[in-house]
Amino acid sequence: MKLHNSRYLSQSSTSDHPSFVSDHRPAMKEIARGQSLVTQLRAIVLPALQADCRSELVAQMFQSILDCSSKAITELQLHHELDARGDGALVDDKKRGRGEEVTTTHPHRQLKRRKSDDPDLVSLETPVPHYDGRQWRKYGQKHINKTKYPRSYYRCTYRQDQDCKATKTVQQQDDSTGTDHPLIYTVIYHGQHTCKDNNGVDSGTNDYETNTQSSSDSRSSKSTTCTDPDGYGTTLDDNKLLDRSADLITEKDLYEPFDLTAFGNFDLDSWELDALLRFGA
DNA sequence: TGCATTTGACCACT
DNA sequence: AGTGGTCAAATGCA
Repeated sequence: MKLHNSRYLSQSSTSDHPSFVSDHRPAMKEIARGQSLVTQLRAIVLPALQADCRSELVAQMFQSILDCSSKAITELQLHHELDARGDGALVDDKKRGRGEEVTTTHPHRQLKRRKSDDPDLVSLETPVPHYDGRQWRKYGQKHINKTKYPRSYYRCTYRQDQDCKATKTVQQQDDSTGTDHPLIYTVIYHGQHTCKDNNGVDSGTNDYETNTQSSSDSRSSKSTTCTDPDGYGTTLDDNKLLDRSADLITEKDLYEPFDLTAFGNFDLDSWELDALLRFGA
């Protein structure tokens, strides 16, 4: 899974940006690549440790690794932005000022094209686009120009209830055929989750429970979305998808939630590491 | 019947 | 004018 942020994306995709005092992108790219590998490894290891007393510890270790790399990226990003600041900031402000005053003839409609410099934009590439532990509802699908597969649009299930503005788009990459290589999806998150789950707990801290529940209910009122190999979004309740994936991973394995933010920060003490090693990995 | 998804249309942005 | 994001009616499913 490759993590990016909006500025990183926009800068890497355009050539008109002024040169940087120092370019942290290679380092960020490598860290992101490490995150991708760890996430994929976690998707393999954790299901195998189900009902094992070590599973929680292993999950926390994985999360600690991901937290470390996320912080590293954040730090690099901070320096990156400071270096790039100057006329770029002025341009951003101008754009922002223009973008704010969106007037529409239909007051109920809020059709506003996203800007590439959205500060809350996070992009990642992952074979498991639905493993973010959040609850999403699909609200659209569109074929994007020069892409083989359609892009699916999701918004937070709690958008209406709690006015959560988080959205995401999922698109299968053109070169991921699914025959020799795992399907790779580009997932782009927009906005921050401001919602809490039904228990009144921040959903980001209780994703494991909520997601497990939604995947077991045949038709729960809230569901976590995933994307099938054809790029058409379905829900975790979709048994057809389960059938198609059954030869690779078991149902429970496939839908085990892996939210990067699902576990709180966890500082591994040495005894815990020793215990894990003693148990044998 | 209620909820989630699908899909064509609308509209902002480039 | 083309593209992409969102809306909302239609549709499907349990």
